[in-house]
Amino acid sequence: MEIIHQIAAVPLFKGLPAEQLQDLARIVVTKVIKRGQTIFSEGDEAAGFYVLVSGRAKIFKLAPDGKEQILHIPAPGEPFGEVPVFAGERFPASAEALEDSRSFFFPRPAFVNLIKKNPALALNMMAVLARRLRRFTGMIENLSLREVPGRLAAHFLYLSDRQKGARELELDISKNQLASLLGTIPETLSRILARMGKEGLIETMGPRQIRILNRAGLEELAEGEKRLS
Amino acid sequence: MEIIHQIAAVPLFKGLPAEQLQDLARIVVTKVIKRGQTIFSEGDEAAGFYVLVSGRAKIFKLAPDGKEQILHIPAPGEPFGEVPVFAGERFPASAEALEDSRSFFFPRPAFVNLIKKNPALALNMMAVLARRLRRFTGMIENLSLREVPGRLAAHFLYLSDRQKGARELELDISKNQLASLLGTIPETLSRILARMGKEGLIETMGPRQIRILNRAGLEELAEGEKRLS
DNA sequence: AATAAACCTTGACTTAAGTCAAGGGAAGAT
DNA sequence: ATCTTCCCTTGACTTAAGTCAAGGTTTATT
Repeated sequence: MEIIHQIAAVPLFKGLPAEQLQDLARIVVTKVIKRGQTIFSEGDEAAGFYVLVSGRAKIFKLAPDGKEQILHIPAPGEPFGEVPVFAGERFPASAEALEDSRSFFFPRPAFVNLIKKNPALALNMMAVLARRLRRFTGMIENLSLREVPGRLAAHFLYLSDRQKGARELELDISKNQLASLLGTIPETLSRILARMGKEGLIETMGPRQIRILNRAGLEELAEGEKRLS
Repeated sequence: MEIIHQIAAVPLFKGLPAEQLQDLARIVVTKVIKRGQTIFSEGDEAAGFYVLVSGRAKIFKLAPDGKEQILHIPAPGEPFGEVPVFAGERFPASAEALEDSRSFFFPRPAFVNLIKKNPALALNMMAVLARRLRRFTGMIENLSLREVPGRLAAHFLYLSDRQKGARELELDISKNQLASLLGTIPETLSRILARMGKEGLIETMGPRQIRILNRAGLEELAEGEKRLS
């Protein structure tokens, strides 16, 4: 069976004995989602949770006036929509595919049973939840304590660190989506990118490519020690 | 033993057999914290996590310029500082007592062992983490998609719901702390309270008491359907 | 290839909320 | 009981970032 290898490759399921991977393979449902398609909406009853297999998706909140805040962009292999499995029954946010995607869906009751039988799985899941809390904490800090240039600088440094300190960054999402992830709007993002360019902090290479010219400057911006003039 | 009853009363430990409550009682350390005293600081290595027994505390982030964002004010019986038990080893934020307080401290290794042996405890902990994620999601939504009047209105409604729909609200924290919880500053909060008063939405009864005069109005404000003029 | 749709940028303007400053009042400390 | 500190409010001013509008560009779709 092909699926079992894909399941075994999910970090959340690392360390599970073959037998329990089989159990997972038995309960899993594969879902194919087209770009732009809604996966679930805030307030929907959740019958289970997802693991992104391939493609890209966004988890987001929508304001009545249409403004959007992206909470999370899961990488392939990452779970999403898991909160209502453990508390509250309903999704606290919405999810939509950014590209044609494939995901696993694990129905709640079967999954909870597995967790009860398997402390390693439970600890893995707690690690997932705890990491997400850490990221959300950082997001609250960004929104409340940093201005947009600082948030953007911090984001560039984060991307750079993820690509082992590379100066050439590949933006993995459109600038519209990036604005929504940083809690701002495309116009503001555009202006700040231009200012960062003028100050020699970065250079725009292509539509989704940025080169860092002055890492120390970005760090000062992110720490609030400096501001764009 | 008195302590074991206090441990049994913690929601996180609900459903645990007496024997495992004993185990918890064996590993717990009681800490007394004076008002204003730091419990832990962001970045500190975490040897375990806390449960607030009595008093009040705040979990918060501090900007270099001194601005503070409160993330969470645990009620007695609630755990805090649990993230690094499951991911990252270090506290993502700081904690300080708002009043003279007492808390339990559970050392990490012993607690993790207990979790491994006890699925009910694991599921309780996952519920704690999932609920916190839900609240943080709401906080991100507030900061990014709502203006301060909307956040304040939502907060009043939240307090009212917690006190089973009461119109007389008891603010459990100072207005300075409330401003920090809502991601604003005392001056702004003060002005908005005054405006809400002028518009007949609320009435200020005492230094920490508010009466809701127009619940529907607050709901419209919170939903962004209306704004203060 | 042509058309449509989405993406991105720049300019002019508005506005919510922050800063700075000052004063009054309540609460904790000596 | 007095003093000091913190809390809260109000006014005048500044500013970061949002809105509205328009034009150009890239990317999908027919």
